Parts: sequence; structure tokens; C-alpha cells
Amino acid sequence: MATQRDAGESVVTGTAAAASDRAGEGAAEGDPGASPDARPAGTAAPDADVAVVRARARAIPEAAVARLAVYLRVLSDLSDDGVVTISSEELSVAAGVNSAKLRKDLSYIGSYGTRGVGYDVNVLVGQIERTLGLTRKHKVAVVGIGNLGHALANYGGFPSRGFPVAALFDVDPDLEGIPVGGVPVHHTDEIVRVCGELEITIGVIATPAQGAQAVCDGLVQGGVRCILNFAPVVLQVPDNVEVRKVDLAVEMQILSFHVARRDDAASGPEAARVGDGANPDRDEVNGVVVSK
Amino acid sequence: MATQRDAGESVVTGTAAAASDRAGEGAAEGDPGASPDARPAGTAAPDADVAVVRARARAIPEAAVARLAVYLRVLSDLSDDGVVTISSEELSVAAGVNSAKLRKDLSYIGSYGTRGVGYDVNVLVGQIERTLGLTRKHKVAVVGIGNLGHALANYGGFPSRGFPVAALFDVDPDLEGIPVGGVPVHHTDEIVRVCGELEITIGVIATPAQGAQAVCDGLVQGGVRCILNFAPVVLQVPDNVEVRKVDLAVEMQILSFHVARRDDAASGPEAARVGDGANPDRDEVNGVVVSK
DNA sequence: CGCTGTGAACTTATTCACAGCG
DNA sequence: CGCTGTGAATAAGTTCACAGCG
Repeated sequence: MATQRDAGESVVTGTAAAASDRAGEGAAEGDPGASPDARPAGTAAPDADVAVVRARARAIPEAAVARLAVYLRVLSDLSDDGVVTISSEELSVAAGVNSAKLRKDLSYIGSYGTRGVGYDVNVLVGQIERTLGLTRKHKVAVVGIGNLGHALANYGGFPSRGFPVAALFDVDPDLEGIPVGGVPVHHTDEIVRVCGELEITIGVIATPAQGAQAVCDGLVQGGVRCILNFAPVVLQVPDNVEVRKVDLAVEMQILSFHVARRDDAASGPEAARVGDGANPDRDEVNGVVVSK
Repeated sequence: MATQRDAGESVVTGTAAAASDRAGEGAAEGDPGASPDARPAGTAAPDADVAVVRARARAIPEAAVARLAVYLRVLSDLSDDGVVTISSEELSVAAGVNSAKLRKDLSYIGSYGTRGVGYDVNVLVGQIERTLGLTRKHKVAVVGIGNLGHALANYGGFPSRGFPVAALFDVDPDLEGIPVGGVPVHHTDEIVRVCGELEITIGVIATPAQGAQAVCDGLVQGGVRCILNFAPVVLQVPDNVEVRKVDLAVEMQILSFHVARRDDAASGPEAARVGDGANPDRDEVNGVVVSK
């Protein structure tokens, strides 16, 4: 009964990072050791502004939030490339959405565009970061240092985006103390204590299904209120804890559904041709040319 | 431009084209008394069934498809545990949705329940697998054998669910020939040839951003029509190729938004109206009151 | 009875289309 | 002009609530 969404639910127009290059170049988003409130030039009053942003936050549709994160990544890249201004049309293409939707999404966070011109890239970056609560760091704990956990612990995309991996846990005592990506692994028994002490805000569960709920309970007890769950189980959490689920098998199955549907359409209502895969040079399906 | 759906965008219903929904029923039928549903109560026809399933497939809401995959996983677990029958209420709890939604979702694939009793677990597993196109194997290729690629190549969840990892690719020539998870790594130059020969249906992109589009083009040219993209870029693909994107940084940022929103509510004008029941523990994190 | 299956009501999200500002 | 910002119109998705079957 607590909030629990999964990546495939209402929205997740993703963007930002998985095995990124941006990883290494820690800089980018103007905030090098400066104040945690790092605001790009050209914005206004700190205190009142925050209140406004926050007030609006409550009204932003869930679906729009996911897209804002995408826009942010695209805008960050543009900023790195020295782009100063961009129109809703251009940005929408880069983000893979239509321009009306983009403008609507941006309107939820305020009016930061200039009519007849477009948006100032840096201003937008700053506003979106603020809206998403990225003006502060969110310490991350990864539980389950298997293949996936390793990948996550070493993933540069997290720290470079304000999500430092501050703690690692695993049930295997042999891993205790061993550093992965520069952070030592603790035993899962220590989750509550360590998360509390380090003030972890986001927990990432990369364990097998069986252990996941126990790990989750520990994280919650340790004060973690946001969980990214890779384990194929539905976690039970209190109402004040937010869970997002990433289920690779589910993603694959959704893709599978679309293949089936397409094959179907291609072969008409009757006779589903089973061995269609045999075609080695399929450049068209439904008469549509594939290759570019 | 091509179709590119991110997990969560609407799709399935062919929008403009197939206007009418629910396969089969005559729209003219207006009397609520008589069950207008085209499908006979018995529902069993083996062969014709496929046609029915497929026809309905076109009408299944995108959101429901994602959930069907979740139900399938839960049902498979139940089946393994020897559970024969389950009610919508029980299944919905296990899947983390409400029972009305679950019944509605199941109704999209047909009527396989028994009133007063519930659903036969195995029958449901079979029907969902059929709907999702899981009655055939879908060979998977993973491109980018870095941390994430390694994890994916070794991830047991794929093969066990009908998605054998049949090919691996990386730009690094040093990796060539080296087996990862029992499958040798090819150079990315071979993507088109190998994917064509092996009849890969799903490509997983786990490369850094820069290489992603080129890899994607290769996969498409090699006949791959479904892509799971972990790279933080919006891929350009032909209309008949389906892309789903998984973006970890975006997931984190969505979580971040919710932390910010919650912190805000807690410290805002009125007190948080939380008071769930499950977690009476810690009341503050980072100095912010969470629950009352 | 108990539980499914489903129209109908309602909520959320997307798209349209245009007023209005720079 | 060109482009933003946004109400109003549509479409998609969720929940309700209950008829009807086993």
C-alpha cells in the first residue's frame, strides 16, 4: 500500500544514463564546490522562488516529472556544447517528444521561456534541477553486490549526477570490507545502522528475489525513503516510502508483445507464420523499409 | 521520424486506424441486459483461440501489457509453489495492484476465470504467455560488455524466461573471442552479420552514449526490431522498430523529486497528513519530520 | 453465496489551437 | 513575425459498482 510505481507504468520516458561517458567528467552542471544551491545566472530570489517551485511541484503530473528528467539530460548536453538558447521545437525533437507536450511540461515548473525566441538552456537546467530536488546530493546505498550491484557501484552516471554511492552491502561475509568502486562492502546486517549514520536517502536493491523484502525493511528502518528495486518482487513498504521498480524481464516481455503484434499485423488475421525469422535480409515488414 | 516509445508512452491502439475497441462486439448493441460480449462462456477453441488472442492484442492498453508481464511472473512463482487456483483479490495483492484493475487487465485477454472460484493459475500463465508472444524464444544480443553488459550477459533472468543471450558485442578488440557467460564476444563491426545469421530478435544496448546510435543502426540493419536501450540517448529508428529505454539516472531523479516533494509537505504550511500505519520508526531524516 | 467480467463514471494525460508577448 | 504558454477538447487509463454465473 505505499506508493509503488514501476518503470513501465504511467510514465518513464527515460534519458539519462546507464553506461555513460559523462561519467568521468564530473563537471558539467555548474556546481563545483560552490553553494549547494548553485543557481545558474539569470534567476531570481532564492527563498521566495523555492517556495514557488515547491508549490508547483505538488501539481506536476507524474508523467511530466519523468520527462523533465529527460529534458534535463538533453539540456545538460546542450549546455556542454555551448548552446545558449533553444526552441521548444528543437528541444522536443532532441528529447523524443512532441513540442506541445514539452511546452506543457515546462509550463508546470514556470514560465522561463522568451516568446519569439525560446528557452535559455542554463536557466532551464537550473529550474528543472530545482524542481527535481537535485540541488542537494542524495546519498545512495547499493545492496547486493553481484553482477548488477557491481555494475551499479562502478557506474559513473550516479555520482556525476548528484547521487554519490556512499554505501554497499551484501549478505556474503567474504565480501565484507572489500572495496568496490572505492566503497567498502558492509554486511547486510549493518544496513540499518550504516544507512542511519550516513543519512542515505536512496536505496538500490540488486539482490535476488528472496532477500529483497528483508533488505527493503532494513533500508526503511535505516531511514531510507526512496528505493529503486531491481529484484523481481513487489515490495511492501509504508506509505511514506517511494519504490520504483526496474524489471528487465518485464521490459523484454513488453518488447516481445510488440513483436508478436507486429508479426501478426504483417501476416494478416489468419495464419500466423511461425517461422518468419528465417528471412535473413528482412528489410521490410508490413512493406515498410527498415534500413536507413 | 520513427516510432520511439519510452516505457510508458501510449501505443498499442493503432490510434487513427483501428477505431473500435474491444474486438468483436457490435457497437450497435445497446441493451445492457443482454451480454453483448462476443465470446462464448465456454471459451476453449484451441486453434481459433490464437486468432482471438491476437485480435484482442491489438486492443490491449499499453499500460495493461506492462502489468500482464508482472502478473505472469507472480503466477509463475505461484505455479512453482503448487498453487492451482487464485482469486483476483489474492493475485492483485501479490502483484501490487488493486483487484478491479487486475480483472480489467485480464479481461483484455479473454475470460479465463471461474465465477465464484477464481483463476486457474496454469491456464492464466499460458494465456498471458500467448498474448505476450512468449510461445517462441527471442534471441537476445547484448552490445557493450562493460560493467552493465557483463551483468546482463550473466543475468540468469533472461534465459530462464525465454530470452537466451545468443550474442555479445563490444568495440574493444581485446575482448574479441573472450566468452562472457558462455557466449563469445564479437566486435561491433560484426553486428549486422551475426545478428542476421543468428536471427536475433531483441538487441540490448549497454554502450556509452556516443556509440549507441551507430550500434542501433547496425542492429536494425541486422534485422533486430526490438531494442532495449540503456544508453542515455534518444535513438532514431524506423517505424517498425520498437525501442524501450531504461535510464537509471532518470529513475533516481524521479525518486529525488518525490523526496523533495515530501520534505516539502512535511515542513510546509500544514503538517504532513501521513499517519500510515506500518512504520512507527524514525520520524526524521536530515532533520525533516517525516511522519506524525 | 463468492467471485468474475464489464459498462459507466471518473481521473489523469496528451494534443489542439490560438491568444498574446517580445 | 515566431514562439511561448495555456485553456479547452480528446484520449487513455483507473476505479466503481453490480449483474450474473458457477
